[in-house]
Amino acid sequence: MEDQEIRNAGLKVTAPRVKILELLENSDERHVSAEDVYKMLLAANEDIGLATVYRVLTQFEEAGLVEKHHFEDGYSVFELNKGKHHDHIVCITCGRVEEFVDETIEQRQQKIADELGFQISEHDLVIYGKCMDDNCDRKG
Amino acid sequence: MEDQEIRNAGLKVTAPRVKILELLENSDERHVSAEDVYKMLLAANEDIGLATVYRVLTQFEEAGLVEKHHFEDGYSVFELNKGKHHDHIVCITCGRVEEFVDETIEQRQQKIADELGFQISEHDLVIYGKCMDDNCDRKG
DNA sequence: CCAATAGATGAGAAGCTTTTGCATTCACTC
DNA sequence: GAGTGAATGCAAAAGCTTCTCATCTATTGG
Ligand SMILES: [Mn+2]
Ligand SMILES: [Mn+2]
Ligand SMILES: [Zn+2]
Ligand SMILES: [Zn+2]
Repeated sequence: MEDQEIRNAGLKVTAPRVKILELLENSDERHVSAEDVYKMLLAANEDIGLATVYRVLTQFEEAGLVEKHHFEDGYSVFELNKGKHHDHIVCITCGRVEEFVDETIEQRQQKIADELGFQISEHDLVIYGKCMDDNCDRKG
Repeated sequence: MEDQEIRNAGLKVTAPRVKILELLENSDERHVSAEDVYKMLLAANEDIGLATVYRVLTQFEEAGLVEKHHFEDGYSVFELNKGKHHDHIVCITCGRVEEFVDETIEQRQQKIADELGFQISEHDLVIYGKCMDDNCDRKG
């Protein structure tokens, strides 16, 4: 299970790491902040410090288990790396996050980078807008 | 000159605001951080506090004189609003920033938002890569 | 199974960018 | 020119993230 993924990442199999990975795998929310993770751990009566949450998430990111994004809000959000690249659209009212992939956009970016003489290492595309979810206005 | 732009923004014409606006208009670097602006002011022997720089840039942004971006680095960068939307490609080695516009990408984003039921308010697309500038490796 | 050790952890301090509180100063109106 | 609400500088504080350090633990190999 999680143990092997952690070991493969060159990390010791410790309770915090296992719990955090489990949590990411089972959470309803794919996109969570370090604080979110910390609070979920508290709610689950796990005695894990916030510093450890940050450390572990960073290590997971370095190991490619997790991806980190900046949805302009002043903090980072993490999600399990599911192998295939995607971009995000975020509701400015309720915070809902949807994912999408658009091959045309990907190709165009490559073209632009070529023309400007850049070798792409990564990119961030986030669309912000208001969603039509039924309880959009009711959420935080 | 600048005075009128400031007045039109509903702000009093004060030395800090005029200096900052001049600086943004004359700087070689289009994309500058608050700290950059502050240092430039210091270099020009202007006695303006960093808090004021932040306040003024924020007011300029609210007035539409300036745009604020987050090139993932932990701080914000500002640029004079030149009216037409564009996206950015940033060199991860030397920090050079190039601008581009791609109608196809813009349209595709609209399509995606439509399909997912979002009304776009804005978007951020930043491509990161290594540039082929002659002194790319020599810069900070 | 145990001892040795490199690595991991929690708590709090510290770091960085950005914001805020407040006393003082200033721009604009009459 | 006086009056007033806005603007400023400084220092303090906030908010997120990282670091320090003393303590603890997973792993290894004897
Ligand atoms: Mn995602
Ligand atoms: Mn720009
Ligand atoms: Zn919504
Ligand atoms: Zn470069």
